[in-house]
Order: sequence, then C-alpha cells, then structure tokens
Amino acid sequence: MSVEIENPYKRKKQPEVVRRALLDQAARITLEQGLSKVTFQAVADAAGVTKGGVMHHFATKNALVLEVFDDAMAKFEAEVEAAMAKDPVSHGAFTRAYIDATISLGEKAQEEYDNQATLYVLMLGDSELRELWAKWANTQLEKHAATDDTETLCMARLVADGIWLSDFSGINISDKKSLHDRLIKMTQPDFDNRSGQ
Amino acid sequence: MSVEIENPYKRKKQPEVVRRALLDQAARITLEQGLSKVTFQAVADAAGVTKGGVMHHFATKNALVLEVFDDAMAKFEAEVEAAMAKDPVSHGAFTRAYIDATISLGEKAQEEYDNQATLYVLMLGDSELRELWAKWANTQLEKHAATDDTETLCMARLVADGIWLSDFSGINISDKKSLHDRLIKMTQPDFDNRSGQ
DNA sequence: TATAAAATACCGACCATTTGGTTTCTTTGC
DNA sequence: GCAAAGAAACCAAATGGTCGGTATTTTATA
Repeated sequence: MSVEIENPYKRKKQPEVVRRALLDQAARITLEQGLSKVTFQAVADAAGVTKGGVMHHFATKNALVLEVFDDAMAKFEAEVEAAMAKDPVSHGAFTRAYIDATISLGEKAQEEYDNQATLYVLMLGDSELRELWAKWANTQLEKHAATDDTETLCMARLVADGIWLSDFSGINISDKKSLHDRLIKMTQPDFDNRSGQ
Repeated sequence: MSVEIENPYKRKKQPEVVRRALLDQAARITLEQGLSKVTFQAVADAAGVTKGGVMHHFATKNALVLEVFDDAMAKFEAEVEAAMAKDPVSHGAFTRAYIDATISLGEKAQEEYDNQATLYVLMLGDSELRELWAKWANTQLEKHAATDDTETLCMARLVADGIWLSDFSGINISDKKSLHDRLIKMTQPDFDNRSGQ
C-alpha cells in the first residue's frame, strides 16, 4: 500500500502571501546569483510553488522583473519619505533622507540594504529599468528643487551613491560613520556660507 | 555547372584580430542588451565567425565574460596610470587620475566611457567579478596610501563614482564641469587646511 | 632551404538541458 | 456555481557545450 502523498491542490490558497513570496524570492535570487538565474523554475522552487503558479501571478519574465523593480523602488521611496517626515529642517531635507536611505550604517536593517542593492543591480543591468529609475530620480529632484538644489547638496547625494557602490563591491572605506556625519553637516542650511568649498 | 563557392575555411587566419573582435563585441552586447544576451551565437554573429570559432578562443561562457571584464579592468588601470604619470604633484595624484578616468566630460572619448560602463555593469551583476574589482581597488588604495589616504580624497573619489552612476542611469546633474573642478580642488595638498569641511 | 609534422584557427553538425510560454486540469473560497 | 489559485503536462526555441573535420600557420627536421 502506497504512502499518502500530500495533494498539492489541497494546499490552502493564499494569493497575497504567495505573490509576496515570489517577489521576495525573485529579488533574493537577483542579488545572490544575478538576473540570469531568475527563472520561473528557480523562483517557483524557492517559493514552494510550481512554475504554473508563478506564471499565474506574473505572465512573463519581464513582468516579474519589472514588478520586483517597482517593488524595490516603492520601498526606497517610502523610506525616503519617512525620513523626510521626521526632519524639522526644510533645507536639505530630501538630501538627508536620501543619504540615510542609501548608506547602510549599523542600525540600518539588512532588509533595507538588500532592497537598495536589488534596485541598483536591476537597473544597472537593464536599460529599460534604468529609464524608470532616472524618471523617478529626476522627478524627485524637481519636486525638491526649492530645498535641495545646491551643488553641495548634489555632491552629498553623489557621495552617498559612491559609498553604496563601494560597500556593495567590497571596497574598503576608512570611516563610514565619520563620512556620513560629514555629509549630514554638508546639508545644513549655512554650510556653504560657513566654510570654503 | 555550379558557381564557385567561397570556401569559408580559406578565410585568412588572424587569431589576434578575431579575439579582439570577440571581446569588443561581447562588451558591446553587454552594454547595449545586458549580460543575458551575451551568448556564443550572438557574439559569433556580431564578430562574423561561427559559434565554434568563439569557443575556440573562449572555452566557456564564464571564461569569455571573465576576459571581457579583465580587459576592461586593464584598460581602466592603464588610463589611471597614464593620468598619474602626467601629474607633477604627488599628493592626491591617484585620486585625480581616478576622477578623470571615471568622469566622462566632453573631451573623454566614448570608447573610454563604454569601457568604464562595461566594467561596472559586469561587476555589479556578478559577485565573482565584484570580488575581483574590490581586490584591484583595495590594492590600489594600499599602494597609494601615502598620497591618497585622507578622508577628503576618499570623498572626492566617491563623488566621481556617484557621478558615473547618475550619468549612466540618466539622472540630471546640474553642472558636471563645475563639480569636476570642485573635486580637483579638493585634491590639492592644502585643501583640508585652507577650508572647513 | 625545402618539406614533413605538429599545432593552431576555425567551421558546422550535433546533443542534452533549460528556457519562457501555452494549455488543460483540479481545487479552493466566496 | 463560478471565478480565481495553482498544479502538471506539454512545447518550440535557444542555450551552453561536444566533436570531428578542414584549412592555415608554425615548427622541426633534413
């Protein structure tokens, strides 16, 4: 007599949970093994469903990747907005939020670091996603032009990007904390007047 | 009576030329269409040889990509060293060279810009290549520790990286030339003393 | 210096696997 | 009952890789 096999059809249906798992696993595989390893099969296996299950949620591979990217972008945006909401000073508020969302110090959760990395890895490998990212970034810059348009603030954001790049590729940075503090100082309203550039 | 068909075997053999073409085309495809489109077939077609021809020069796809990366890294290194050789000031010489090799101003050839982009796109999409890059960069930093180890110099390099990132993804930067000049000023021997940070 | 041998460059047919994608079906939950 | 969730069995095309062949180039040798 044969062993009772769990009938997979009887698994409880929880589309939202499955969908979330699919996005998360796709993002994880992107980071750990590169975009080329993000296949329907791999994502399905990682999330514990079948390929058919994945394709029910995401019709094509492009759609899947696009949603992973959108998801990462939305999270990043939320992070920035949350940080801005807590900032009492208006001048440079966007830049400070951007810096804190981009640089991963000790206190920043791994989860958020991974999200940022997913965002960058995806967009740097795909010109279509790059355009989406540029659109978002340029929109943000316009939106905060009144408070974050000086060259010094621009530079501060660029350093943040540079730090992320170094961090991600494993290049040693002397003292990230001190650098971070220096960046934040650069965003103060009176920085450009107080000191030379 | 049949037309004489050119025997493809009789093509003149010029391994160095073919090899160069293969690396160049693979790099181009990487940039224009992403790593996933870099297939033996695509590279072969682009270079005007057969798949077998490609595989004669590069046994596996990994080997091909690795050589493309090595090639890009070597070119970048050469660019940096050439710039350093022309610099009479020792303090910050590596940083200035790095900045000029990284930021593409008008005068910088498209070719060199593409090389930089290939380097970054490849390494950001593959953890193995990332390690190679980190190794190279960390070695350079050690080598030039005597002249390029201050926080300000580190920051200048990070801005350069950030500028590249923004450029590549299509994010608007106010005045790149002015930013570049400011970076170069930051690398001057007396910068940290002359002004606040 | 002529030539035979060995090595190299490259072609082209082939193969197993994986890929993204389609279809059909069963099950669940309202 | 019915729409949605998901399984499962397909499929054609593309992929990385093997293999054996053929022409050219280099090297060894006489």
